[in-house]
Amino acid sequence: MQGSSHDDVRRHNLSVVLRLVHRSGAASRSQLTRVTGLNRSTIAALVAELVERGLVVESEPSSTNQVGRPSPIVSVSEQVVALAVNPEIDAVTIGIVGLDGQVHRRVRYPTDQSPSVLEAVNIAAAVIDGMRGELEARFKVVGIGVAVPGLVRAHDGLVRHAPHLGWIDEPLAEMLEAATGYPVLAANDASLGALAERFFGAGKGITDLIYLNGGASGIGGGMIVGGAPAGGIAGYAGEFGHTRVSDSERVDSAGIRGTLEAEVTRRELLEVLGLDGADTDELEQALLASTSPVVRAEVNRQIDHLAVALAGAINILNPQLVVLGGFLAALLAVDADRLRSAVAKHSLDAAFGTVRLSAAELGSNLLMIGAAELAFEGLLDDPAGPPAAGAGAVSA
Amino acid sequence: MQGSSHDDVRRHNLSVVLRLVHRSGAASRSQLTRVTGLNRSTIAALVAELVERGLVVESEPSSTNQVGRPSPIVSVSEQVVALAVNPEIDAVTIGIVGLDGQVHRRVRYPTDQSPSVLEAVNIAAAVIDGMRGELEARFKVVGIGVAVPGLVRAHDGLVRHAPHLGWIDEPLAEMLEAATGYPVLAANDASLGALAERFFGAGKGITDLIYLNGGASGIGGGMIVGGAPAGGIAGYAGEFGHTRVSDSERVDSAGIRGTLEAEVTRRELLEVLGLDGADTDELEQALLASTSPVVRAEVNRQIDHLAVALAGAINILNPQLVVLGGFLAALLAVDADRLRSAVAKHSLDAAFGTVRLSAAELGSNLLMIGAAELAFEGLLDDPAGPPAAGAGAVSA
DNA sequence: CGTGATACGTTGCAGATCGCCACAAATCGA
DNA sequence: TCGATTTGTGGCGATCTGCAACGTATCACG
Repeated sequence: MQGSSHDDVRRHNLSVVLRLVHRSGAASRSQLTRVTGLNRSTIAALVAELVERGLVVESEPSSTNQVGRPSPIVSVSEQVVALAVNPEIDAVTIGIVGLDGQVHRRVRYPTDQSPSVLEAVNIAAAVIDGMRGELEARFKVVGIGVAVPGLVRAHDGLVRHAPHLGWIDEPLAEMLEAATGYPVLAANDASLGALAERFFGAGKGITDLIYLNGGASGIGGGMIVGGAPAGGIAGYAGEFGHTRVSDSERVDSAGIRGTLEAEVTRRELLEVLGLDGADTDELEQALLASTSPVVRAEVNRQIDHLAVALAGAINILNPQLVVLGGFLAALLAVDADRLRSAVAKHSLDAAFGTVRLSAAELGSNLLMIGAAELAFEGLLDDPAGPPAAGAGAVSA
Repeated sequence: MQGSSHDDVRRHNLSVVLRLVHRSGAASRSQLTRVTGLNRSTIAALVAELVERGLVVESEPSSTNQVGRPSPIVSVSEQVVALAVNPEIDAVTIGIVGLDGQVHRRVRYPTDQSPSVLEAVNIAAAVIDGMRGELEARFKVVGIGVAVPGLVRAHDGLVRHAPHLGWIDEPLAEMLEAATGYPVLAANDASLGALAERFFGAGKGITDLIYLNGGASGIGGGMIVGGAPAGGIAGYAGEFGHTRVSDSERVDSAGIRGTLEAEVTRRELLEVLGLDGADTDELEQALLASTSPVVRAEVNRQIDHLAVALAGAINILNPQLVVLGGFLAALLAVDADRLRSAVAKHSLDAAFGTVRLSAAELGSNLLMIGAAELAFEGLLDDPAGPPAAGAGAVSA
């Protein structure tokens, strides 16, 4: 319940303009006036301040075949970047992501075994140190966003529980902040995936969506509710994988019986295909190519269970879009009709009638973009706030 | 993506102040300055404008044993009211609800059979016409809020499907608006229940909560996500009753198998108790008094199924609070421990650890308050907007 | 009962931001 | 080349909030 004053207006308007060019890409000043409803002169002043701060760039109007004086194009500065970090079972991935959503660089550092928190932090810090020259010369770094495959407490980046990494109550954000000097934010990987798909992938402009990702280690998810990422009271929201879908005795990674994650697994798909290891694309190709009735039966079984979980979430959340990533997208690709009709069977007509199912679009850059988005959030909220300093700026 | 200007600042600040006295009750001007962070002089001006518009009243400072000049108490005007309408299977209830959340009057108009839309509208309009003298003399009416037991399309108040009333695609809001001359908004009853409990009941000040209500005709629900009521893309969100909780063949009112609403019913509780009809309080008393093992077994069965649905919702939404209303509150009262431990078994530790289960507090006024809240929303968003006119003001 | 301390209301003024308006500039089409 | 159209630019006015100084009501203490 905060009152607002003039500086808040300015802050808000700067934020709106920067968000627009961040999310919708380059736009002319006249487009900005139309979308924001602000006055031409106001937009001019706002853009000038953003240019001043090095956040956006104005460039020559492109030749649109329109009458009237051409309007300069406003686009995001290529210098402003965030660092993205994603620890996994077998690697730590670090990326440099521009404010325009472009992934400038991505380094995957493989590990022999699942890294401890300290190892993950050290790897990330070392890779970032290696990039430091480039970062300081070419970029302004806003901060670091970390996508963690587990439950992360929102406000301080404490990893409550990352089962597949074996992390429990680890102060990841704090450690990485101390090791690099950059401000660090962390969140659940699937929640960030939802964010990324929402702004840069299948869910552009959509205010209510559910994202479910199927990975080697289980099923996670995230949601956008009413235009805002829904994290719940502590940032643990989106755990669709532990939704009950059957009365069976199968147990998931959290020890809960009959859940989506217990019934719908990547491992079992690989087994019936006789594959040992395969990335998501290969898995999808193999599933599409297979004519084996055994494979088909397993796919059907998993689709039917997935449908129950999706229908439940659709009934509760009434989303506009359900985005499926990882091997769940493969299931959709193999038999979208079966999935759709199974979802229809378990959901209310009205809610089902307003929803679309679709596959994720961002592929391997998904988590880099999502994690960077997390780091950009502060800047987007208050472009005139603490300057997006050069490397090594923020104190511990 | 709207820009804001100075009138927006004023609007916002008026809105903040009015919301504060609406939700937290009377407050001194000095309290308002502290909570809003605004300047003393600004609060003085804002309150003066709200007084001018007849929305709030300033009264003599109460004798708080504090040094310093006493600060006038700002409270909501008793004249500002909304009308609440709630059509049910066997009655239409109409109420006058003050901006302070107080229910000034409630009229329950019983019907022989489930009313058609036209009947419900006529009854409501007739009752309101009956009150007209009083309304015009004593009150300023903001509008009408309708709590509908079914799916309601948010933006125009079209009742998509109210199964128990047998309504399909009925333009309820439009009809009632034409019949009464007041602006009408409609929404799902359980969603409004969530809203009411959040502001005036068990969920005061909580930003993430789930509300489930068990009624004679089924189970509905609503949620507050990140501080805002979550309606989904079309206002159909919150249908927890159709969550799958078992593989059984039982079918719910929407024809879906094995759902919460199919397994957990008020009717079956009454049956094992040997009761014919009973209101919620009587049902709870009878359950608490009963020592029959048959009753106990049925209660346990329902609790266990309820727990599955709650756990699923908790995993997905990570709420701070789950509020149970109607006969679900009775189940909680009979064996809270069993429900809690069953929920724990099906949910993630981290999400379960942050959630509380509690019974609804508002009882029979719940839907009146919720529906009124819906009608107040426009005024709270923009206190300086179109005047909360006396009766008969707003054109059709 | 009077005095000082404290907290708050009140008033006038300054600062900041946005909208409006008039004019200039750039483009298209004839 | 000229008019129509669209947009940038710069000055002006309106509005709202914050600030500071002063007035006022209460409490505590002697």
